Amino acid sequence: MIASYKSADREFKAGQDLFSLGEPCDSIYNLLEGWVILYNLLEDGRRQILHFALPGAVLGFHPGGGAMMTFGAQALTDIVVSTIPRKALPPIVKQQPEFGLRLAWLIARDCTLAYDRLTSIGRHSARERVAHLLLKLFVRYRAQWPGSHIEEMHLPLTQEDIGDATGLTFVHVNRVLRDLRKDRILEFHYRRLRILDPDKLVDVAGLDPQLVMSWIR
Amino acid sequence: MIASYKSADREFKAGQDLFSLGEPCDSIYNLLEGWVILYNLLEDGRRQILHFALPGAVLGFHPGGGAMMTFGAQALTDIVVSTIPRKALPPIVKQQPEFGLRLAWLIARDCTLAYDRLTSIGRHSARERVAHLLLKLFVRYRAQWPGSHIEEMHLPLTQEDIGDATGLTFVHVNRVLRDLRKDRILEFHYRRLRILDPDKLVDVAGLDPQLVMSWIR
DNA sequence: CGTCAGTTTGATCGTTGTCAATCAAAGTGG
DNA sequence: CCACTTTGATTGACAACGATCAAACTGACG
Repeated sequence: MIASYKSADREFKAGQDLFSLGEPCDSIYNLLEGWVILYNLLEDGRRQILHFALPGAVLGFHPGGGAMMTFGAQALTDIVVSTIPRKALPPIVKQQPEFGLRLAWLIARDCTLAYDRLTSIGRHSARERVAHLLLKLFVRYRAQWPGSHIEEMHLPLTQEDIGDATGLTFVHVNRVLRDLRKDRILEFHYRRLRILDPDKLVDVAGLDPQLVMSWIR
Repeated sequence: MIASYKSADREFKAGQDLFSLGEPCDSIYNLLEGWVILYNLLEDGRRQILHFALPGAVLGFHPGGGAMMTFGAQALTDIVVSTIPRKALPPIVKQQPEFGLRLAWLIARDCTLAYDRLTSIGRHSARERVAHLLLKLFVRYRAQWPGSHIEEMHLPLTQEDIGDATGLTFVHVNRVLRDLRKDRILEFHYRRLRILDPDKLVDVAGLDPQLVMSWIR
């Protein structure tokens, strides 16, 4: 487990940045507790959320040695991370060769998630995008407590966050959420998400029910 | 170098799939020559291009051990790849620990590119998206021949491909290309891209000129 | 010469963005 | 405990960007 290599634990308050655009970033982080977003800011203030990181994620590895980060990372909740200095990686890998492969695998998983979102934003309607995002977050969250059958969760997001993740405005996100509520598919009020009709949600999200079932195991 | 671990070279003709959605994919590929796209297909036939892979890229590593691929890979030109069986990875890594780290780094680079495209598709106008895509492809292509100063290249894409990569319809891509031509920024006709005004292009793409310069080195 | 893939243009429609106003909830300091 | 502020949610009117539909055109290739 990557956790066993931790050199120093650190805590961040909700809203704090782990690193920002243009910073060098000499450490990588292993998220132990809480939610983190990776995001990009445009000059005019608009924002694109790139990734929602949950416990177990590795953050800050991305760019090549010593280069600047091309995106920022912000704690969405209070979080706990363990840090590994970039320089410590080669010795760790030398001692524990599987570490490198595991790291590659974790990043590949993030990459696959990014490809998913790309498809969602590029080719789906607003309704599909919002449904897809919420469903995926719900499934990933629930995967942390295997066997649980709760269809309700605390999602530490505003409607603006959902918009920034799906490439929509918060105004339109609000309309989409109203419609999904009207259709009795899900409710999202004040950071509480409740799935009313999982099957319909999977359908609206444009996902294969069998595929979704395979994630839940 | 990853190339030194190749076990067997293989060639594909333009249009052939290296692997498709839902296949197991027991090998990873190192692209030696040519262009490859990673793409996703929707039920209704629409397509999202996720990534353009150039020589040096690693393909097919993405999903976890033995799982199905969630996207396909298609040769855009005739290509040459070297294949490495998935099972060969642990022994390779044991013998050459840096290999794992280098693999992780390559995938992290793909991930960063995906994040770029996410921002582009999620928050930019059609004009910006097309400009961004063409500029990035041009820069990545030229990075293969350092020192070159040609502002023209063979881009093996149709306008439909550009649309599928940027989340637009080919009709609208056509209109955007017409405008870019009218503004004497670039020309793209029958798979030939010519940059007329690099500075304006960087501007339209919404990128930092200094950042772009740093890529060219 | 005919066919086919890809490009080009026009007309029209609709989804989503923009602008603006109101409302609800939560926090703050007197 | 109550003004006051702030952040986030909600709704309506309107505009615009890009999609859709349809048709013609071009170049490549047999």
